[in-house]
Amino acid sequence: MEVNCLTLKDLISRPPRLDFATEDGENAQKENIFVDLSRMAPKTPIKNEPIDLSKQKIFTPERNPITPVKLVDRQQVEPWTPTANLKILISAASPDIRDREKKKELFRPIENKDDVFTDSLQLDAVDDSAVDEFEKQRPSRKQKSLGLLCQKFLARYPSYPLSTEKTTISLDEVAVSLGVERRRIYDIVNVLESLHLVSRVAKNQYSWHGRHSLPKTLRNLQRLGEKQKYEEQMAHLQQKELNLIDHKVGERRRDGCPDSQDPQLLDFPEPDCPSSSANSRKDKSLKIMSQKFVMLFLVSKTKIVTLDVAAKILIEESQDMPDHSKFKTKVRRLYDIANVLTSLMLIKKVHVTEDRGRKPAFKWIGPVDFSSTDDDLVDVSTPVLPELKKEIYGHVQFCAKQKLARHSSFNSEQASERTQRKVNSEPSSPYRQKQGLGVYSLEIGSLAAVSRQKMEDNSETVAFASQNMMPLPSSLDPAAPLPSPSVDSEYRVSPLCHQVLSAAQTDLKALPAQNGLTGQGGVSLASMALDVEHQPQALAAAQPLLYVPPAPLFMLCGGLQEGLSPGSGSGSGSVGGGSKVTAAEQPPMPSGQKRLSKERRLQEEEEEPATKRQCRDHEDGPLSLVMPKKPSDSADIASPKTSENRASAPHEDTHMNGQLSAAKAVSGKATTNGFVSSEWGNPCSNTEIEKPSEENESTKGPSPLQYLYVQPPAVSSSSDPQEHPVHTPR
DNA sequence: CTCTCCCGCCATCTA
DNA sequence: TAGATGGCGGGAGAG
Repeated sequence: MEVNCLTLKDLISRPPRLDFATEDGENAQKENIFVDLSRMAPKTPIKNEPIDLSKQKIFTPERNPITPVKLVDRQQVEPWTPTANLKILISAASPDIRDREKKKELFRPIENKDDVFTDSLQLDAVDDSAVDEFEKQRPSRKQKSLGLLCQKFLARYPSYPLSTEKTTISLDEVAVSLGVERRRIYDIVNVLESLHLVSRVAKNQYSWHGRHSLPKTLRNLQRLGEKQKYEEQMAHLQQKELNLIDHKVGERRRDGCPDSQDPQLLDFPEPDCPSSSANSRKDKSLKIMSQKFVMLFLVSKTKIVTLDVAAKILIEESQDMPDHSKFKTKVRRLYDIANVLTSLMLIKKVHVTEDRGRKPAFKWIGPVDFSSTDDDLVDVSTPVLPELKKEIYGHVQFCAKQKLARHSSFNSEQASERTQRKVNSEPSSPYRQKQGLGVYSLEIGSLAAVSRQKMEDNSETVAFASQNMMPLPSSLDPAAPLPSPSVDSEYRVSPLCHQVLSAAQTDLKALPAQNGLTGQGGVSLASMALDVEHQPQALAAAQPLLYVPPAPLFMLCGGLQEGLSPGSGSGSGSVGGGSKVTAAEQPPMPSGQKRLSKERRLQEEEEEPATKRQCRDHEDGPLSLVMPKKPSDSADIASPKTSENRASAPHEDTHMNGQLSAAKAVSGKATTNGFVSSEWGNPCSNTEIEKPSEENESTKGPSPLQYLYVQPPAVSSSSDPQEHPVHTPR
């Protein structure tokens, strides 16, 4: 929680510039505070200059819209005062300064820790000197992490910007404001671009689209992934590893796994086409890797993808993997991508225990099924991945076998992209429009965004849920149960549970969100699609919390799964694919509903907020799917989810409440649950964020307070009413 | 030790 | 050619 708050603050601070714009008393105050800190630093004290600089950087938003400055420039960024500039320059020179800045940065959800923020904040407020020391002391790596950086980045922009407003992102500005090298921004932007959250408009300029089209994009990626048969590939790889490696492979995986799987499918991609030969850099592009990586999740039944498997698949060589170095490099890149995706709350880190031990993996916590409606909706038209589509449609199958990569395909894509780029860059850049205003708006938006984000993050999830909605169910269902049978003990429980829970929650959330929230904002998109399917569930869920109507769930699940894994039924997909579902899971699976119901029941029972929170934590814990050990997990799991809901509820409440408050107030638990559910995605973030709070747990009370902090954002949100949970419809 | 992943060199592309 | 992009992997922090 704290973290969130802080982050929010930080974010807010960024927008400080907003000040001018926003003056909302509330916001202003918060902002001011933050701002003060940030600004203060720069402005005031010379000595601390470096620090100041850092601070400034951090806070400073994109002031400089325009030109792209080089790294050096960035530091300069925001000169609140002339002196500040000098300071900045100086700071630029010294790394120490940077570090300081970094401290200020937010933590990434996963690893984050609040302390830092608080500390930093305090420090700032207090003394520069002191701060300096502290800061210098710890510019821990975490603070510099790409994930954190990405969060900051995202905080600057509204998740669901109004269609009208166009936000232009100046790489230089961002780099400066965030106090990082431009190179880092590229990493973030490339991943965001792969999901179409941003697009390159011109040199050094990107335009922010937000998550409006995310469902479509994901849908498309899912399709592509299916076509590529990534699932099979994953299964295959896993098997291989297992076999090769030895270990029990047989045992666990066997169930599902089919070596046999689909022979066809299986092929490895490997060498795919050397065609790739040509591959230019782009083939290796982070964007493509990112898309493929996402595809793996979307295709995976378990929604869990281990890094090594992903790396192997991404490398074409799945088979051999001879190049160890290559593999290592790929993994590094995947970490980069994963950090960004984590910041987007689309995945979260977990550990999968395998024979040999635990392996780092990531679990998809984003929307899952956009399938249903989307198809039509989304369709090809989607801007996002034209290339991929091409591939898919085009060679897909071949490629599929070849797998992955097929750069060639990508190449085509890339080409297109480039073209676009050129086009965009050149003349068009209409996007810029706004610099002046744009900036302004951005900031405001950013504030709102920020506040909302953090909160939202939680809430956002909700939003997601609402918009994307469908995914949830799919995830749930599919999850595990149905398709895959068995597998890792590790995964088993937790993942499934999570999924299920999440799904359930999601549904719930969606409904509530839609109902209450939607009304507000008009989440429209998601809601539209979702509504149809989900609402019922959601409704049911929300009300009865206790149990969900089975039918829907199953329906969803089945559908989803199918959607996800086409051939799953047959061995091909099923193989176990990437995921092995645990036996435990399976069992439940069939009765996914049951779980849900149980969970809900549990929730009801538990309802205590604290519990909820804890549960969330647990979730995180669960993240570490790893532990096979716990038998209790199942129970835990259930609780966690519930807890999530709960936990989320509080947060959201605060957030939402502002907006939604009425509804929530009324419904009390139900509302919370609903919200919670909405958050489904949040859990991760929430959990992470919350962890600290959770620890406090009793914090419930407190935590809310923290959230209160958030409210400022909320306030801002008020300014941006849409955003929050509701999210603007676009 | 392993896992993560920051950092920034430098190749490549673009204008 | 300068500047923009971004691949890549050394190496170090964190656990």
